[in-house]
Amino acid sequence: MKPRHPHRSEDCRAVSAVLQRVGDKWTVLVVSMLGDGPMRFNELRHAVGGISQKMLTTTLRNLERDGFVTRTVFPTIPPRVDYELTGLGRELLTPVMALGDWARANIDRINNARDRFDAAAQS
Amino acid sequence: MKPRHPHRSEDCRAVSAVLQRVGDKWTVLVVSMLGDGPMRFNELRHAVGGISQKMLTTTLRNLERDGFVTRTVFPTIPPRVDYELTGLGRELLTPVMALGDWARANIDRINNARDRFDAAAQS
DNA sequence: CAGGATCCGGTAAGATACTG
DNA sequence: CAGTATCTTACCGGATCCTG
Repeated sequence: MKPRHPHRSEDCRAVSAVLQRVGDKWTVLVVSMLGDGPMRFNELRHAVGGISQKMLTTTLRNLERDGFVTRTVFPTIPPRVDYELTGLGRELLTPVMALGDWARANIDRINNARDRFDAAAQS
Repeated sequence: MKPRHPHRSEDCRAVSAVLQRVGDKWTVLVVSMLGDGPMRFNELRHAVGGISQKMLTTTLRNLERDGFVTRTVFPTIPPRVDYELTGLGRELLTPVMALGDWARANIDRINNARDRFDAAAQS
C-alpha cells in the first residue's frame, strides 16, 4: 500500500546535485538575503557576515551560472555591481524557506539527538 | 511593503547547518531510499549505487547521530544491520521531497542557464 | 568598490586491504 | 555481512596581496 514513488536514479542525482549547490556553505544565506531585494557586493558581504570576499564571489558566480541571480555592473567610478534574484531564484526560495522553517522548528530535536549520541559514544 | 521576515543571524546559521547535512553528497539519496522502509547495509549500498562502503557508513553514522535514522543490529551469523528512518527522519523527508520535486521540475532550466553561462564565458 | 591571483591547511571522498 | 583501518587524492575555504 505504500505510495512507492519511483526513485529514478537519474532524477535522484539531479535532486542531489541541486541540493549540493543549495547546501554549500553560503548559498542559502546569500539567497535568503537577496530575497529582500537587490544588493551590492559589500552590502551583501556585510549582511551575511563572516564570509570572505573570495567565497562570496564564487558563491555569486555559481548562483549566476545556474540562473538564480543576475549580476548588473554599473560602469561608474567607483564601480558598482548589483545582485538580484531571478524568477528562478525566487521560486527556489519557496522550497528552501520551507526546509528552513522545518530546520528552525526542529533544530532543538537535532541537537538533543546529537548530544545523546555523543554521550552514548563516550563509553 | 515587503514582508521583511527577520533573518536572525542565529536562525540562518542553524538553517544553513541543517542544509549542509542534508546537502552533503549522499544524505538525500540514502534518506529517500529509506523512505520506503527499513533496509540493510548492502541493500542500501546497492540501491544507492556508486557509493563506497566507507561513505555509506559515515553517512549513516551522521544520520544516526542527528536522530534521523535508527541502527538495529541483529547478532546473528552472518550479522545483519537494519537502518530505518525515525519520526524525525520521516518529517525531514517532507520538506526535502518538496525541494526534490522543485529540483526535478526545474533541472532543465538550471542546465540551460548553465549552458548559456558557459557559452558566454567561452569568449 | 569589486574582484582577480595566489598560496596554504584541513577535510571530504575514494580505493584498497583487513576483521569479527 | 557489515563494517574498521589506512593511505592518497582532490577540492573547499580562508588569508593575503594586487588591480582597474
